[in-house]
Amino acid sequence: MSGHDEVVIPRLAEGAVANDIGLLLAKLRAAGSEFNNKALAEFGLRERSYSVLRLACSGLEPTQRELADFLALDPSQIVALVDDLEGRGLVSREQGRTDRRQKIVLATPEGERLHATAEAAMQECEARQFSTLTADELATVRALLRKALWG
Amino acid sequence: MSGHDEVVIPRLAEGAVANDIGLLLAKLRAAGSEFNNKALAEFGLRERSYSVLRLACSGLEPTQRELADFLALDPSQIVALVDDLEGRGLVSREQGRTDRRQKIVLATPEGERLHATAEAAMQECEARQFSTLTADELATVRALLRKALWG
DNA sequence: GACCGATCGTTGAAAATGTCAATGAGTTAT
DNA sequence: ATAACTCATTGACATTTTCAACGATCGGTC
Repeated sequence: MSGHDEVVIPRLAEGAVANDIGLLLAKLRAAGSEFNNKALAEFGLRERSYSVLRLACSGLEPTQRELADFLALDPSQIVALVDDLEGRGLVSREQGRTDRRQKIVLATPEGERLHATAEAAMQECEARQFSTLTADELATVRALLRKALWG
Repeated sequence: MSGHDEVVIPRLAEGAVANDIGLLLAKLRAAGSEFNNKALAEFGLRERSYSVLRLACSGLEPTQRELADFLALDPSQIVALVDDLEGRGLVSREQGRTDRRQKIVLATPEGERLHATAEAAMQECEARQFSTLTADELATVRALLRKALWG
């Protein structure tokens, strides 16, 4: 609980290095992860389990394979994440509609409830992390990142 | 060397999830890392050792502590990275000017040479990763990410 | 000038993550 | 039917992250 949220501009940020988009992404992500995980700890979640829960709540009925691809994780990691959430009664595995090999991850009512409150906390985190941007700028970033990913 | 670079838009990208900036950053970063590391392998570098080498070449005379803070890595990881680069004659540790505890990481002439060629490869990676963006859009992203980080 | 707390680089160990191969069940194509 | 393939799962293995401790050095205080 330190009083000031001083934003320190490091000396090294002045070099050409700070134009590497990869580096900017990594830094932004590292900073965001820390705050997100801190905020999610209150709910017994981490960034990843939150993402899985979020997708389970989305109505998109994701299979584990889709989760793995979308979150850029190994399928075995999805197993562990879903195991945990399922063990806590937040999601359930349902057999795939057309393909009985795949398992659809669905949120339970309790999972939906937890997600709703966690989502609010996450939005606050995001707002705080990007507090130096205007609403328009934030929307622009969002749109451009999406375009970079999916055209 | 597969023929087509098909950009697949996953089904899950349609949900509200895809508006989470944290998630977009993570995906973009994961995709970028993979390509960057692949390109850097040719030089015996990885993203991190490249960043260290790059900062050692910047003229900013970074100390190891500054590298750790700037790259969001534990100081002990910097030790390992610098050990490796130093062992290959690409950088050297110099005693801090005013504080004899700190060590400044400087590139050797050979380090500068390697960095120059690696930098070209990295720029190509970046261009490829953001090929769906116009030059203006890319500049905008760069500027906004910097603003988000340092105001 | 000698202490005291703090910082820097370094080491090493523990925990968390990432990566990969193998497997059983189920699918699709031939 | 058979063969090749995909899905979720397991377990082994490597890499990365995280942390605590240490000697050397610094800055401030008596």
